[in-house]
Amino acid sequence: MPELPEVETVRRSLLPRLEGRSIASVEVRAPALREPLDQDALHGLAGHQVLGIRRRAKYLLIDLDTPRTLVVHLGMSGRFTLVAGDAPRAAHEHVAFHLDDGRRLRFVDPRRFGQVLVLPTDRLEDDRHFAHLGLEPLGEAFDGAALEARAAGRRGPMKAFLMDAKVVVGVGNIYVSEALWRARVHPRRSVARTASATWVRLADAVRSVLADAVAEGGTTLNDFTDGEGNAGYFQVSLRAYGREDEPCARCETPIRRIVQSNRSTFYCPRCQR
DNA sequence: CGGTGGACCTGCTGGC
DNA sequence: TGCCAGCAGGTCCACC
Repeated sequence: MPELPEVETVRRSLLPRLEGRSIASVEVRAPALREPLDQDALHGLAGHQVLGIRRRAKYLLIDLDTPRTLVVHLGMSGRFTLVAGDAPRAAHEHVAFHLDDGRRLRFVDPRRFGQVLVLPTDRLEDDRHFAHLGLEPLGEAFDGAALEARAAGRRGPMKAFLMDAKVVVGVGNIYVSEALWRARVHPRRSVARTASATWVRLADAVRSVLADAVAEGGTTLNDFTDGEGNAGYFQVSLRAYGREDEPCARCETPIRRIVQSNRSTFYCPRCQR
């Protein structure tokens, strides 16, 4: 479900509702997600107040009035939403934070690829989850030259390169197809020997597609919602992903689906080279 | 070191 | 109707 725009959408929707709220109690109902849940650390957040919410890559960082940060990753199927305190417990509701205003912030994740961690705030960058992450695509340091520099000496297809979180974070399987479509670059184009002008187009495309998707509240293909349960709208703007056999919006050639690294890729065989 | 392919987990859909 | 294969938005790790 969640790539950078969806995670940012959750962040923006939760921030005004959570800022200043305190966690009254925490329920942990599963022993593990991708990793074992640290029950003691999670229960230890009770009594603390939310100071802010940041995002790094696809991680939500919830800062509290304690030297620890609550870190949430939605994986493939995670949802992090506010509900009424007495709302019935959802299937796969693995962690629930009861707030001082009576509402409940819950983490639901059927596939359990997500993460709920408690980490020391002043050492987040050194934590193994963050230490090797690449550039933020909406940050100032991200541009064609930065991509080109990171591509030096590398090989392999462009799709895999743009999805490599050690290069640039936040770009998942939907938005990589969209960015390649915008940049008119074939997903199998080799990273090696790519011209500077192409890197500039790619960086611009990554940035613009992510920014546009954030502005539309993310992509709701199935069941993604923000922290208040609202669906996103960017799915109507998708030009490649999920559009196999539909005409390309530029040249009307049918969009093609291929498989790379066991994941679907969608592209226009005529205008992406 | 870098690239590739499989593993992790559950649920839904479409074809037979 | 029932069953099964295939697919799904992410990340990590073993293996070349």
